[in-house]
Amino acid sequence: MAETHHVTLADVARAAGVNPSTVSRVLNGRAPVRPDTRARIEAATRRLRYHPSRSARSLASARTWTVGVLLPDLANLMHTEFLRGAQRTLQARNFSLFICDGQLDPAVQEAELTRFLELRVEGLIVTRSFTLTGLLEPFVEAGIPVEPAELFEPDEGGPRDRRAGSLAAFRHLYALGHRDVAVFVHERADAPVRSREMRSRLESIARARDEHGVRGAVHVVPIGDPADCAPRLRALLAGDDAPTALIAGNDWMTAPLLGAVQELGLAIPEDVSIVAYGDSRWAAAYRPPLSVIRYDYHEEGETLASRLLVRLGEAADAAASARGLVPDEFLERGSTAVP
Amino acid sequence: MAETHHVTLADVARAAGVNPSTVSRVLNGRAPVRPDTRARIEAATRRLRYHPSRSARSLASARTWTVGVLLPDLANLMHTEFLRGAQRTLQARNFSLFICDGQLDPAVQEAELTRFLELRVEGLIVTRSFTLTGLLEPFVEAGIPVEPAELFEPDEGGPRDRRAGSLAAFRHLYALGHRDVAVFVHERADAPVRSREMRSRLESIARARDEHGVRGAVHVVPIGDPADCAPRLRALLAGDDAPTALIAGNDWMTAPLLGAVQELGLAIPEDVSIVAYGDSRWAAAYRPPLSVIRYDYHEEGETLASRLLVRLGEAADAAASARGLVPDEFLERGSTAVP
DNA sequence: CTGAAAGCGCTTACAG
DNA sequence: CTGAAAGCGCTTACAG
Repeated sequence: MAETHHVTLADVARAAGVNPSTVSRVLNGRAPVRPDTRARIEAATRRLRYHPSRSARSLASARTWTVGVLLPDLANLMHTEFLRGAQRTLQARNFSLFICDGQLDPAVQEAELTRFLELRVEGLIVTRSFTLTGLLEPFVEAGIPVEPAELFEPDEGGPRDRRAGSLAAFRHLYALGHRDVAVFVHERADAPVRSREMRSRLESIARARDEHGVRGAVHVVPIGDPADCAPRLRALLAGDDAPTALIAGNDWMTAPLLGAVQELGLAIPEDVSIVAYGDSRWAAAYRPPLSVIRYDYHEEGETLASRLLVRLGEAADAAASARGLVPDEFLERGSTAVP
Repeated sequence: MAETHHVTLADVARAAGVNPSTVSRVLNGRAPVRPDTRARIEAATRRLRYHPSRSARSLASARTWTVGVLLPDLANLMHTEFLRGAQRTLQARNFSLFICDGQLDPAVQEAELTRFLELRVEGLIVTRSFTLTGLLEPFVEAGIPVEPAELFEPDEGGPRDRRAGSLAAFRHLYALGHRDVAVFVHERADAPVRSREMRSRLESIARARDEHGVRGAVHVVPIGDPADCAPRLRALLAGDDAPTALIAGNDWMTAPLLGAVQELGLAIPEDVSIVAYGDSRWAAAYRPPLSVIRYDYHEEGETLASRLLVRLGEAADAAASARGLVPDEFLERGSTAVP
């Protein structure tokens, strides 16, 4: 590689005619330093364009002021929202983030977690952590707090209750007169379709069905490859109990499902009603505007970050417990109608 | 913070009954080591779950094996594509990435660039770099190669020619019979609307107009806030030379523009033709499917990464020069029609 | 208020 | 093939 030259703290000390430790003190704003020596040092810092080495700093201080965030899929707009929520909260407390794009690939995610370990992140925020249990052990062992998203506890009415939205959506559909519905879920190599989250979603369906005395079918359609979506849908519509309403089981599923509906030339909501998962500018600008199950990912990011800060001893407990209940909700727009 | 415990190389050495330097050697696969001592060391490494400290490693070796990527807006799917292209190429050569979300905010971007400097990235990949010229100087001075995207040289037929797509799009529109068109561009705090890229896009329009002998208006509509989109469009349609075709000037603009069209209750393509910028699953699944100017961001990411590797002395020149010409293209789908 | 010294966890010549 | 030593650029008690 081309030789890079980096100014060191010693350079600054020499230029300012002081001892390196004094430079360190003004850098860290610690201890009293005489105004004029401080000024001299700051001038030298600027003049030499000095940028302290993070490596040296964290090696010496045993702190990295860094948190790792593992996102299963950066191309998912909901995850970006989540990330920004976390970033906002953490940066306010002087932490910076290492962001990792999981690319929906467990191997990639494993490699990145190892990198986080080597980078000595002080905390970790992960989503879909149920798929990573084994990989998170080293963090726990090393005493690094891990804050997992989407690990809600429906039975205990946990803080991240994600049933409200589905429940409202299905009540809405059954009230409209739908009988047979299909939920398209993302079946990933790294996750069982019947995750806890999914299971609770299905419970919501069951509850709404009972309430409306409906006996229709609930098709659960696992999709690995977006291209499978159209054929699966076609088969479903040709079979018994053909669904009149199609639900995206999670945020990844929305676009592929819409693509399939498009490919089959179905009108929305005349031929089929659609409930999307995850609100975004695209969902609102779609034609017709999509009825969605909306979840505040930004807030979830902030919440997890706050909890992490508490566990790191960098924030009072109150801040985190003030947050907590982030239910999802159903937004009716134009894609759902009487079958 | 809760105390974290990290295993050190010395711990491994002790456990394996060898000198630390020997452990270092097997870690780095350097120098000959006797198979049985290697085995003993590897066993100890695994048993203790040793993960070398990146800080210590890069401090001692003066290498970080790290490249910074500054994306103006992580919520932009095109940028994610770009990122993955770069990541793929760089990881193949043992580099890892520090990803930064610019959040469309110059202040954020400046802060992150400073962090990259402290992190001692060995290279930098940025997009929209024309807005950052001042901020990139420290990198250049330090001898850190910077690879800028979207800094094409239209006059010289440079490697990243982005005129072909616009030209094709406008020829298409004028051939259909459109006379007055409007280009919606993202006016950002950190960038002049008339960027080099935009200027060349306007040149494409002029050329297509001349070819078709059209004398109609070309409205250029700078939008800062998505909410401004609908009122601006309404005014435009009520005024003289009302456009019959609306073009998104860049990838950020597409969704806001569609939202505005939706809000005004305009039919696509009956009332207005739409040309979107940037292809994605959403664009293809839209109703009607959107005619788009498509650009291969993944390839662009790979190209920039390859060039960077050459400059870092980590790849032969041939690899990078084999790449280069990545023109954009126009994809006609259902959102453009006779006015 | 400032300096001198030891040490953080590695790598890398240099001996042997 | 392996060990002992110095050093990377900082921070942090400890003196003064």
